[in-house]
Amino acid sequence: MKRMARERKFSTNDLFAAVKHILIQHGYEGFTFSLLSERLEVSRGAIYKYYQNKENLITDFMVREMQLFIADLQKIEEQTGFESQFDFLLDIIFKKKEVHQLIGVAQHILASPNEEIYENKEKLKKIPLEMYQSLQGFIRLGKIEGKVKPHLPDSLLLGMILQTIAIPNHFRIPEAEWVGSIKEIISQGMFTKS
Amino acid sequence: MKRMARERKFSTNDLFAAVKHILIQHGYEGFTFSLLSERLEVSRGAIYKYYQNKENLITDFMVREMQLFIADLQKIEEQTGFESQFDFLLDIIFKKKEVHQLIGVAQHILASPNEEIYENKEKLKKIPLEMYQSLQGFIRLGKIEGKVKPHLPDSLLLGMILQTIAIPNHFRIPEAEWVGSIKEIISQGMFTKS
DNA sequence: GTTTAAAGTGACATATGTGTTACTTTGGTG
DNA sequence: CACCAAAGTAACACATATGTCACTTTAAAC
Repeated sequence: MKRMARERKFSTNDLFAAVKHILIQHGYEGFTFSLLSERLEVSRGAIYKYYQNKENLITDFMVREMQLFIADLQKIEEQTGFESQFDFLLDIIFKKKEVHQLIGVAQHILASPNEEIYENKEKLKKIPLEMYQSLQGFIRLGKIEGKVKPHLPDSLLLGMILQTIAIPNHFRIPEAEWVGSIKEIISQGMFTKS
Repeated sequence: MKRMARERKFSTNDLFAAVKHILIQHGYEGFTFSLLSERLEVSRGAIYKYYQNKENLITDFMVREMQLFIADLQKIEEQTGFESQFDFLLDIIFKKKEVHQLIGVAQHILASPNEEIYENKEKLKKIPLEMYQSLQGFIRLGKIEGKVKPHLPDSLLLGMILQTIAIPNHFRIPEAEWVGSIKEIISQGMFTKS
């Protein structure tokens, strides 16, 4: 029989939650194992038992996090009709605001010339395409139902919707009014009907 | 009479151009005096003759760069009529793509608790407001001419337009079609007329 | 209670960045 | 051509991050 070891002081979930917190607070370049071990309340060395370097840890985290987000996005298919899918998408984007920052981290990793994490970089590269594919049904439905202008590129329609999360709300307009106005501009534009 | 000194190896413009390049390539946390001196082909020490630390250098650069951008934006007033101002604004945003990244750097600085650069931080804080003000005439004109929906918040209208620069063009759609489609969505929306 | 192996620690060598300072270079002035 | 002040250099002390390793702790298995 195998002998069990002592209890772990942090679970994999604890680890990834801490990684997420530090990436959002300090960004990719500000991420250190010191900050991470401090947050997990363990010694720095303990983390090396699981990950040999920060590149592998961060890219593993990013791949996992993005896949979780894509899984959330795919629930859009449970919504019937284009308009309720549209509302669902906007709501989920604003519920998961932090994802936008993490996408910035991912772009940073892809821009770095690190060869050690070639495999994870390849996985990260595929994420935008996967996001695009998981929402392609939504756009196609809109075009089939005759609700979305057919000549606009799918990737721009999706990019435009996803990017709205990053618009800074300097004047603290209430979330409901803010999201409502965004939905109106995206769907009907900011110009009056001519 | 004052005695002149030896020739400088780099001008202030050279310095700021190098700062810009490194900030865009490496971000705020990745910015180092080593990288900077390497790019300027001088020793690290030489830079300390002009700036005692990187925070002051970067915030000085940011303030200057943002003011230059705002000066460009204000040329919008030379355009007559809301629609030509709208076209002018979109064109200038896409011509100055790098400004978007620099705004990210500015937000990073404002989030840091550094007290040494209090004065520059105050100046940076005012930038979004100044940008808002320099374009308020444009939005007001659109509403007066009856071309822009009056119930939409000015800050959202501007934020939405400025944010379009960050939409990733993964499928390399030609710039002209891309910008044209963005203008259409912003003005008329992505839905067909009902 | 002894054994065992995974979990965790703390110190070390190494690397990189910072800010300072004594020194050298340069080129116009007198 | 000697002076001298600004420009630039290179080395130093210091700080922080990295990755490794011998060592200690822990708790289940026996």
